Amino acid sequence: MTSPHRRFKDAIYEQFARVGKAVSAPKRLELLDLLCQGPRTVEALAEQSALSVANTSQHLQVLRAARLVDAEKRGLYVEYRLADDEVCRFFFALRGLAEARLAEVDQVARAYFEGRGAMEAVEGDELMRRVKRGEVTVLDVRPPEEYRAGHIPGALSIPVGELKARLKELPKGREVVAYCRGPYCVMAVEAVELLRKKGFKAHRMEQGVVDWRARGWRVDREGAQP
Amino acid sequence: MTSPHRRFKDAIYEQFARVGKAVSAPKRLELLDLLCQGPRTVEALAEQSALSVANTSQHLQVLRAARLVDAEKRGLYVEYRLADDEVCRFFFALRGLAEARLAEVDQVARAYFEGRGAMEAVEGDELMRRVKRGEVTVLDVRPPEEYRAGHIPGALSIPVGELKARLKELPKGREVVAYCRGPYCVMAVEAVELLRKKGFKAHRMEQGVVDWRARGWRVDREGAQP
DNA sequence: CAAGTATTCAACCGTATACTTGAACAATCA
DNA sequence: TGATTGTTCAAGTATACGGTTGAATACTTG
Repeated sequence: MTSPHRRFKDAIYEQFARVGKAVSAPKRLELLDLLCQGPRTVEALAEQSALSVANTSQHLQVLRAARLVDAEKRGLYVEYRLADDEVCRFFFALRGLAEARLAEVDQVARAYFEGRGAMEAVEGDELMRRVKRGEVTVLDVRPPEEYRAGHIPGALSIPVGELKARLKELPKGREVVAYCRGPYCVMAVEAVELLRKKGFKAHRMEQGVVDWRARGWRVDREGAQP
Repeated sequence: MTSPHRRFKDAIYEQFARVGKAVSAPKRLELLDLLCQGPRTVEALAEQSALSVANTSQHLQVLRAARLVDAEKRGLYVEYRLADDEVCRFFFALRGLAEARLAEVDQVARAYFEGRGAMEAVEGDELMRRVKRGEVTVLDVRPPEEYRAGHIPGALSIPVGELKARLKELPKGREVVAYCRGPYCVMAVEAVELLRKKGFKAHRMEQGVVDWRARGWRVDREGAQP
């Protein structure tokens, strides 16, 4: 005994909820965050999100059912990517809303970052100024593929895993600012911890390449590594 | 055997997912949509969303747990409102993403609107021009409280339920453009159906007051009804 | 103070969802 | 062709969620 009006509304909001459902699981949000950085294979996503491959595949299909991501077969791998830049902006809006309204986000972040020695984040424009003046070494600690796909101009690429062995590549006595994928990526944290232990003056930059680009600043592709 | 990094990430994305979970149920989205219009009591929300009061209360508490809405006791009633304008913008972003990427939204809307006689929606700025030229009568068919809280300048207030009895208030022979709460509110559809049956030249405007204001256009409060 | 009203709480049921495991299905490479 | 690798499918389980119903809690009003 439902009116056509009611049926219409129910149908419409049910459609809207498809997007909502897609972003209602923590792991799917993590996958979306990774995909905001760039296209990835299922395997890569599984590893970076600490999920089983099968589970990752399932989550990706939920995201695909909501049309938030697209899949394309590339040789032996299936590459997933955001269906649209709008999706990334939507994810950022959700993240921003959570940061602004949920005190718990701040608490969790604070507990983690403070636990590892006052790593106050360097503001992006502050860093920019210092980079331009040549005052600091900017260090990109992400995997080299990601560096190649786009990095902050002038940044040096040393994956966090290789950092210990490649410390000599860093100009001694110069302040280092490390960045990775974004505010909740922990590779830069690890890097800074190591660098400080080794006697470097090191800071972490919150912004990743995506945030950097979102501010309208220049991003370099490929090479240019001294 | 999970690393602190992993625990941190899990904790962070779990927080983000609180917002996602809040918008993963169709009925909660409908409640959010209503609250974007303005504050409402539990009872009013229950009626307008065709939910039981108890169920509405539960959904509202989920929204409140995600800090998307606030509640305030006002006399005998509890009034719920959006916690922040940012929440409304977020809802609009979600809606826009669904409209843009889910073909089904368009299908559902088309099926409903076409079923009731080609009610092509009038574009907001087109209407604006015609209103300013005095070519059309703008009709606000929402409940009078909502009209009082904010309406399109020059609009006449006749709730859809009273329209049949108050047809004589409308200038005869003049085109009527009806609006209500937004693109998926059906009161204006009902009104246009009735008006056409009675021989009026009538159209529906998709935009509600919130969309109108979002475009930066003027909104009137209180009175001014002839 | 008692009666009435608005809202929330608590218990319950059916369904949906996240994750695991093991097998099936491509596409590549030897 | 057969072996290997990457991805998806299918079945099973524990948990979470939406919705219902009926009682409990707060507040106003007579």
